[in-house]
Amino acid sequence: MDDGAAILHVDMDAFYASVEVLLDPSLKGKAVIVGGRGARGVVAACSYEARMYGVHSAMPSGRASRLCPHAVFLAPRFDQYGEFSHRIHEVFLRYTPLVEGISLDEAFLDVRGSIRLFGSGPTIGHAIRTAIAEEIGLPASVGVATTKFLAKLASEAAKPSADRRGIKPGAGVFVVEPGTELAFLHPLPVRALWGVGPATYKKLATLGVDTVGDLAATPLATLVGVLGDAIGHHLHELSWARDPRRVEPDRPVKSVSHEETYAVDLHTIAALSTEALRLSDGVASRLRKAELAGRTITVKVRFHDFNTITRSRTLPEPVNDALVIARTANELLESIDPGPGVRLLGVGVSNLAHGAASQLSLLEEGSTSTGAVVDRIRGRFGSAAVGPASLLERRNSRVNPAPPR
DNA sequence: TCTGGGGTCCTATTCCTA
DNA sequence: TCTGTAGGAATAGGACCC
Repeated sequence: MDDGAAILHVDMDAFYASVEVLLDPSLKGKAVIVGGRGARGVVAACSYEARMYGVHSAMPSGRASRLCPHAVFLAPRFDQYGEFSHRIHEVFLRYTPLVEGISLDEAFLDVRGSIRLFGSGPTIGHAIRTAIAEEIGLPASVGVATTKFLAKLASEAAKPSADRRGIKPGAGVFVVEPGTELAFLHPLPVRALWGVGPATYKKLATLGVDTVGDLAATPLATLVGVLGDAIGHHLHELSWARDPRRVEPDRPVKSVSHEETYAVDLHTIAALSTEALRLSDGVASRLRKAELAGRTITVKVRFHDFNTITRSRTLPEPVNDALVIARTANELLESIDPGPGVRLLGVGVSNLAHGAASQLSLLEEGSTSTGAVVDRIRGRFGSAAVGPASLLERRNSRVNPAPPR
């Protein structure tokens, strides 16, 4: 059965910035940069007007404001973006139940089963793009192909572009027709492939590989020798447009973490300990909201010189209580020396299981504040209503502070 | 010009147990 | 009991993605 190109990749254009413009139309046509403002902040998203000046996401905010001094800087409002993301998702579901969300602003759709009802893959791609624009008011680009990674590359090809000379509108929908995959793929730079970052690119460059075509012409054994078994095979397959990955609608969450970069380095165990409790509290309440609990607690420490270490411990039972997570985190932190300065601290929980956590450790501690009670109080009186006592009276100077309510 | 935050996956090593 | 080994789980780090 040949369904033609029927895997879609939908990617919102400059998503966070576009939402901000939609919520405040006076921003339309302006250079809008969404991201952390402080000395250690970075750009999370920016409008095409800002991209004309060379600004792009992940760029340090300081550099962005030097490149584009007149830009409007905004703190991210993830709750808003999440709501729009949800509405966009509902549009997708009108066309197929096979929707795999990748992030707030992009998703894969398998529409092979919807062709009789709605028309070909490209037809559905156009319909979805139009629906998002007309019903929600946001711009999106759509790639249509026979495999996920080609659809992803196609949506990239459909996007607008911006440089000093101005903004060039994109095609909106780009289709890689069956039979034309290699002609589309092989001229592209290898860097465009999913999974080729700075480190892998450097290794490939030593082999003289610059385009996907070069990669395809490189013997598999050579690739495996340089990149390892998994990545070598994977990239070789992709270079020949072979990608067996299916669109998976319900991918389970594997870990939940919370980390923060501080505007000023932390130098004492006491400071780390207080922060670990706060981060653990955030992770714990998210776990409970998702009805998850996990056995492995990981702390992440980034020192002033950017050297980063992790330390983890696996508990006998899954937990989702802030005090238990924090206690474990603090035990892990005992072995590290914050003297030289810690710029980032993170707490994560993995090895997740669904359902209620064991309350054993809590009861053993004789604690009276269970997570469920904390959640109920917060549900009624707000998130600041209750929390660990040692966090009271404490306002940290963070790089990306939460926006005011 | 210094590098966010939230994730996933892969690899190497170590440790424990059969 | 000693030794070797095979395999799984835990641990740490790194690369990559948006």
